[in-house]
Amino acid sequence: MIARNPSLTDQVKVHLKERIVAGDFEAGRIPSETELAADLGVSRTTIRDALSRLESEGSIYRKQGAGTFVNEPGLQIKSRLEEIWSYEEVLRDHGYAPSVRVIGVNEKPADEAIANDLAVETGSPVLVMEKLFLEDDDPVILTMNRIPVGYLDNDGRDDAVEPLYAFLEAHCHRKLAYYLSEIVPVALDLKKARLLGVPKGTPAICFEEIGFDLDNAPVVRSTSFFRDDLLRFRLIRRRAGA
Amino acid sequence: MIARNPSLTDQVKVHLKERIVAGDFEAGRIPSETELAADLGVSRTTIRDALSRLESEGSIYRKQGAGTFVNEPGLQIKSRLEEIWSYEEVLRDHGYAPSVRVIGVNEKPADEAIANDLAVETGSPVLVMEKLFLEDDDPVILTMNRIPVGYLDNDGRDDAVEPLYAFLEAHCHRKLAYYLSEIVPVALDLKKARLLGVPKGTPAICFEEIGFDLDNAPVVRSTSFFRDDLLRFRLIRRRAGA
DNA sequence: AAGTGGTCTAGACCACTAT
DNA sequence: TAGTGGTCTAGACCACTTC
Repeated sequence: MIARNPSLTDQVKVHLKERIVAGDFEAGRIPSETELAADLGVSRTTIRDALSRLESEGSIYRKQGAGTFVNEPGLQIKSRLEEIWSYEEVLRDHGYAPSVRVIGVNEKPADEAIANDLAVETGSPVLVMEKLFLEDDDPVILTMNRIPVGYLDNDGRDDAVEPLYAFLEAHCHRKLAYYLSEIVPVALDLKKARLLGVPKGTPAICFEEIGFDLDNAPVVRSTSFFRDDLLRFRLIRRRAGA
Repeated sequence: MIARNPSLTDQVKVHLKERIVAGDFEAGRIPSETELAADLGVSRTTIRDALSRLESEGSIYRKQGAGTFVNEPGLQIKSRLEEIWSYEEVLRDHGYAPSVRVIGVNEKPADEAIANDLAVETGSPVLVMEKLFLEDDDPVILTMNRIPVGYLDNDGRDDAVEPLYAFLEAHCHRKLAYYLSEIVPVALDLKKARLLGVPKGTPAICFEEIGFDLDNAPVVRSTSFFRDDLLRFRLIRRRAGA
């Protein structure tokens, strides 16, 4: 427990998470912060930072004056909505062997709404990549990513199979920082229903989102559809602070 | 800037949020942490805690070595999915004048799924409260809350109009700590569509959730439906840590 | 009364960005 | 190179739960 990077806090967090999952703590009671600090040879602050992250993930909960405890219901959440990054990972977390099929890669002029979201001129060319994520042979997720052609510094559209964040780093030299997402209920139209292998009109969740880079500039406009019977999203909702 | 409770961190957070919203910071640049600490007469740690919360809310973003900046797109999010607590507040945040109509209050035996979620015996009595939230005269949210009758220490079912967390504190002496929520796409059936004032079969988001108290015990099982055309949920998705 | 988590301080050093 | 945010320490005091 000496090397930095990953940070001490990260190491402590991973270490504690492993012990929690392994059931090391009797009756779900986690040792006091002072005790953990002494045991692991780090400051109480470092322990607290690690515990705070585990708490916000739902792995533990704390009661002032009483102690820190394992949160069984929270432990069962696999794909936390706020933390989804790569759909391959989501499917892998669900125990599936994921694969990706590229449906199409096209260049199109941006309509007004898309241009506005991406902060480019209406009508300027946008690369549209449609992909389907499958578990074994069942389609689960259908996504459409739109990237302004002007952001591409080389023509790597053959690399559409790559995860989006990797594609953006490789061909736009921009790192995705976060998505601003809207959750929309839809009835799948014929084309999308066929691609996802369900009857036309099946209810589905749709994410309409904008991806921003580290400089807070929009880089990608995504639309995604999900097979509710195969993949369901969960999250923890807490009381808002101040 | 002396009194405790609300905590110094909370006060700093609120203070900074006000200045951000008011546009006090030129070109979206927020003063350095050291500077803020000196100006407000608190330690840098306190400033950092406040900034961290504003960052997770999406109000600001930080770049190591560069500075801290206002996050315009994040500022526009009104109802952040992870922070929803009372639906009245959600509607008020959207600029509506909310009202509540109690559709029905009944006692029913718990079916197996509900009993399991609430950790009670199958068939034990559950109080079911159905409510409709309206903005002006338009229905927006339909909810159904199920509470084990055994948790009620007095018969206050006439108070169903109260927000759920207030009802639980008043009649069960339990404080809601968090919800574990599942997001489900549905097509509204005739009854629900009528209550929400939309055509039968309209796609809608449904929350299936369990509310837990401070001791991490389940206290309420809720199901909610939303008018997508009137209320749309947003959230920020970030890269998961470790 | 003892022990726990919650808040806050003051200060050190590092990693990174700007110029 | 100067200035920024990122990490970590050691220690103090408070609020709360438990016995």
